[in-house]
Amino acid sequence: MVRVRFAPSPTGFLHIGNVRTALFNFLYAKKEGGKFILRIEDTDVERSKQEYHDALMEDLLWMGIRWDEGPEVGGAYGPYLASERFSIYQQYTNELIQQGKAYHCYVTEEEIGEMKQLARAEKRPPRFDNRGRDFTKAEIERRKAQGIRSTVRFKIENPNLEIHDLIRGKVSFNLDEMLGDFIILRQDGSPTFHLAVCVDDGLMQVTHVIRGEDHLSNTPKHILLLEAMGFKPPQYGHLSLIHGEGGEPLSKRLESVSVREFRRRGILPHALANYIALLGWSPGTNQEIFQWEELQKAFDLAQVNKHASTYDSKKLDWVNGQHLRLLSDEDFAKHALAYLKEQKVLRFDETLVHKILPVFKDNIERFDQLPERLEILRDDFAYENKSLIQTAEAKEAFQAALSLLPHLRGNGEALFDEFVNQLKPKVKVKGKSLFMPLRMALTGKKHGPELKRIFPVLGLDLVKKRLERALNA
RNA sequence: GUCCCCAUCGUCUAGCCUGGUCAGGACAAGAGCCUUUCGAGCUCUCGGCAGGGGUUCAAAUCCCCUUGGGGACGCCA
Repeated sequence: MVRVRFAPSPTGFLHIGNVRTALFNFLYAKKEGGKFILRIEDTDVERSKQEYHDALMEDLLWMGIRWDEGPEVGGAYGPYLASERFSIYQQYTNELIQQGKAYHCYVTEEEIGEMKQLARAEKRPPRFDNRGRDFTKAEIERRKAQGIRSTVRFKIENPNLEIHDLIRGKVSFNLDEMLGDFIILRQDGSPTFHLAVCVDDGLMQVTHVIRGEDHLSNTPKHILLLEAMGFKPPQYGHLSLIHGEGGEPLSKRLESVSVREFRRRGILPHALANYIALLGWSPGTNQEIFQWEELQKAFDLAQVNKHASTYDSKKLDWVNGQHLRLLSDEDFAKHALAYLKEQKVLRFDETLVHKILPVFKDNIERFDQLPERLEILRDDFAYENKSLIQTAEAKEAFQAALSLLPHLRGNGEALFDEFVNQLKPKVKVKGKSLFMPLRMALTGKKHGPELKRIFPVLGLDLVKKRLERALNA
């Protein structure tokens, strides 16, 4: 049984990079019929915030990424918050110490700082030199007396390690050069990320770890730690990183690529997922637009590529537009209305808005373009070009239109056809010089959706009001 | 600095493993068609194997070097 997990730390909002990791884990679990676990890695009590914790779950759910085990839903391997598992980490640490695989280390931060500076100056790798291993009893007593408190370090004994990465293939490390004994328990007794992640992955029987490439060089640590604690290490796959539009690496501070920002801009969750999946993964065919269920079937870890990619908002917008067009009129209206309400930008009668919304379906790429378009519902809109409706010909046309309004019987788009057919013989102007003034009188804008679609939605009463208003403008 | 990863149009990518099809698609850009408007849609154009060495009859594909980019080197995750 495949068991994967997404283990974010609640220290910022989810952005395109994090959420892709979550998505790939989720998709992989779905594809393999496995379980997707959400685990909150809040070992850094200082920086972890409840606000981020809540936000991250909300964002995941909004995306359609649901976890089989984790906070709220529970599961057989809980608790799923690292902060509630401190005693477990303590227990594993004690065992490692008893077995001589870890030790209390009384080296101070100042000493380590000096050591690394020196190493750098001498062009040696700045790794911990394991000096804490060999302190005599007397030395330790002396340091304790000075008030120095110990950390617990895990002993690195292996000079080399080779892993088989699910995405990168064979990767070998020269541990002698890069890795010294590392801290698993801080002075204050709290676990470091390395300890927590290994104990949790081990205990939760995680089979595949799909994470960002920034963890690639942590992998030897994790494998060694896992093995020392008697766990069989999972298989690892490291996803290359995503860069922002300017080519800069993504950080937690980049609000412009946060899930919340996309939501605010009116991107459909499944369109976002579709776009993000395409960043680093390809189906191997020319298909680019995937419905949510389709994506779950098509995803394949073997087709994930190794190189970093750059986020492109234009393509995201395009993907979103494609998803909008795939929606039925009713679904489009439903989603759009929900968006307008959620973002608190619904300024007109809900029934009327609901009726007119489908008119824009083929026109927009994002929902945040809607409020501006909906301005045509405003009765006191300003005319984008007033001179268009002030000519004698225009006024004559409006008069004629008004006079035939009461005789119209049609419905839907046929209503407009009927209107046009009756209007044409009564006026001198035709073509553009008839329709532009009409559009201006009815919507206040030079451009917009087709009049035959707007006309029936406005209804004869509103059309009448607007023609009368144009006449007096 | 040390270790590790990566490298195809401006961007996302297919092709690479198992050398041989004008290096294919998409976004963007430009042009046109269509639509009595804009957009959407349709058609076309522009544009790329980072560089250098090998191996081979043949290299985007295999090997090496260089260059460039990224990551790690935390009592952050």
